[in-house]
Amino acid sequence: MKKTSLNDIAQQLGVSKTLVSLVLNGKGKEYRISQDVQKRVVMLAKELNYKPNQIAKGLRTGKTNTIGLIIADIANPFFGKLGREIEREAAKHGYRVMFCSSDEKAVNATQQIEMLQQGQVDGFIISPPNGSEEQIKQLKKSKTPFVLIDRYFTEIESNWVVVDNLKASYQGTEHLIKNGCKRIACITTIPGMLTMDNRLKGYKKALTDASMEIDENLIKILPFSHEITDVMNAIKELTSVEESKVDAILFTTSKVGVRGIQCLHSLNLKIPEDIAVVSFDDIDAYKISRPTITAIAQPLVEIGWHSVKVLLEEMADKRKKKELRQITLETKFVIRNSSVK
Amino acid sequence: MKKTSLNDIAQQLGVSKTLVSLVLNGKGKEYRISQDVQKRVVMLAKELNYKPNQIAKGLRTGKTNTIGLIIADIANPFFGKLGREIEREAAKHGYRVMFCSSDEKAVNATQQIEMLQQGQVDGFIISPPNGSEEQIKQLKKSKTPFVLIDRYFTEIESNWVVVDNLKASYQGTEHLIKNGCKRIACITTIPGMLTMDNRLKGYKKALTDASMEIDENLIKILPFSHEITDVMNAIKELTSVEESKVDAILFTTSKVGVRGIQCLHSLNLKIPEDIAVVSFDDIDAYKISRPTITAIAQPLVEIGWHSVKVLLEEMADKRKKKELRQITLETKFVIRNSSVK
DNA sequence: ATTCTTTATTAAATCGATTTAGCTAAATTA
DNA sequence: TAATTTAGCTAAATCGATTTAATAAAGAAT
Repeated sequence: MKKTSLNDIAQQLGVSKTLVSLVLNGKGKEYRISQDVQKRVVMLAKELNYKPNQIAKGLRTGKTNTIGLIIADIANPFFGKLGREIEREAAKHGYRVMFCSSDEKAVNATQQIEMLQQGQVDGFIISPPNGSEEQIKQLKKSKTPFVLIDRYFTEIESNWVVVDNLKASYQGTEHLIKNGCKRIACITTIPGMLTMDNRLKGYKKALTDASMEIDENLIKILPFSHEITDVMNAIKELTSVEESKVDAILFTTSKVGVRGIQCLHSLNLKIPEDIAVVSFDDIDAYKISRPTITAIAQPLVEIGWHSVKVLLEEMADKRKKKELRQITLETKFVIRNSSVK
Repeated sequence: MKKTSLNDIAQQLGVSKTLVSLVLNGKGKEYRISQDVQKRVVMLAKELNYKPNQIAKGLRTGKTNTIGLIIADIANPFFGKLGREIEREAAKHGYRVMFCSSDEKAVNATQQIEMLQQGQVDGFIISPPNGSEEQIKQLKKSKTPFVLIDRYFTEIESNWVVVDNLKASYQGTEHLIKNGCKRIACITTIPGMLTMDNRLKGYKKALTDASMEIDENLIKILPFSHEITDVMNAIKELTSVEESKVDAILFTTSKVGVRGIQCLHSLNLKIPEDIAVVSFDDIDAYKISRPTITAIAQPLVEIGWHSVKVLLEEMADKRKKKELRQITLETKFVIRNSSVK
């Protein structure tokens, strides 16, 4: 069973494919195709189960109705849930999503963007890894519509949708301070990335505002692709000296958070009695964990919604110049048992 | 900056685009294009940063180097991790992945498959929802390469990659029995789906083999799109009558598992003292939960690897008839604290 | 009777690649 | 010298749609 093409319908009816195309695209009236012929075209199309070839259509019109989504890792629940929201929102407007996991490596993201840029997608939603600045600049130069999410580059003017990481982190740290924690550590990752830098800044600012000293020994910055042993070492360092033991940890991602909590458990450190815990990203695990984990929840639905909306606007009319769309959303602080002594 | 096309290169060098195409596709020698001309073509292509338009290529060759992935929900950690493995494996062979979440609704899956089938993908990896039999049959008839994962339809001969659900479930139940549980409940979902049916069968078989009675009151089957209140109601029913209280629950998905454990916590039922727990799918949450949760881990890497491999074979040479590839993988039973009284 | 409109339709160009079939000039062989 | 081979390259068809410009036939206006 070969697929039905426009030509098949045209030949069987003895009309031109122009006519068939016009009718099936709802331009019958506009082009004054007779009712009779229109009816016959529509009926035969249905009978032969005709579906226009999207590739051919894409080549001619330059539109693919597909969005390229470049994220760190679709298996990471943050990006998984976000991906789902983007997919849902895109589908509402007739768009499909092609996703690529960059593993936070610029070389991967660059290759993926270049690949998809060759006619495969109409625009991008990108969570750009460190070092991908050049590729983003190139996207801009080539006038490909795109939105950055989760982070952006200060030196590049572009659309973006992010959350107020500094404030979120500040809230979490402030909460720990108010609950009597004196030596609060911060375990973070991906050094140099704006998002993480801001989370660290928020942590520091909260300490400073509470007239507490910032002890660089309490800040552990792990590489993106860290193993659980790296987290374990960090925690051991933070808890080795009895008189200077930390009494709280702020984890800046759920990935370090989950691993950190596993380590705390295996070191027999009680949460929150020995060490209070606050973590970014409100994942399922934090809800069923005992104790439940206090979390900084990101508004995934809103991030998805806004990023698709901005991208659609950007793609809508390529000619006219648009103002930049830079959206900062608020996180939600969910207090649970891990942080209340 | 417009994109460079084959024609641009051809015109600038004063040669035909045939020549340019041949050279850039490595057929220079075969067609005896002179070394000098070849060199000039390659150099100009690099200089103009030429990248072939994939849409045009796809139209001509009928190949898109894209795989369509239809799953229930990319935000579900099982499918998220699986998706990642599929993406990774596909990328190794030069394929990209387009994903669609069906929400276990046949109408969605059908629409998504039909959409992508119009030239957008070369083949499918599908986790088919109940009721999508007709669409799968249609795929077969149209000779579109595909593999089913996680489940399949017994009445349709097709390639598939699944796990031995009956055995996995049997193991989990047997383990609970050996640990002294007398009244073991099973909370499951998606009635009528092969995967879930087999998990239920394994549970029943383990009970029967241990000469224990199968009490239908201990089996709760929730719809796919259940809320936490549904799980709560099920658990309340299972624990309401004091003298017939259950002492263990087998959850057949991590989605019900996570919610079930939340309910147990909020009902102040101790795990495992009051109720022992075993759940399918070894998610992060089960590792950091206190107590840690005994889980039936699915071999995600292997499922991903096999499904891509089978699909690639299927796509390789459409003409020759291939034997069916039906692969059943083993799960891994991870014993933790939630099931050991 | 001639020109202008309107109706109903189509031929052909186009998107950007791949691929088949063929062509010219030089070199080699008979 | 004529016939054949080889080297080096190209014209044109093709994939399946969309879209521009054109056209034939019929009716209306002058």
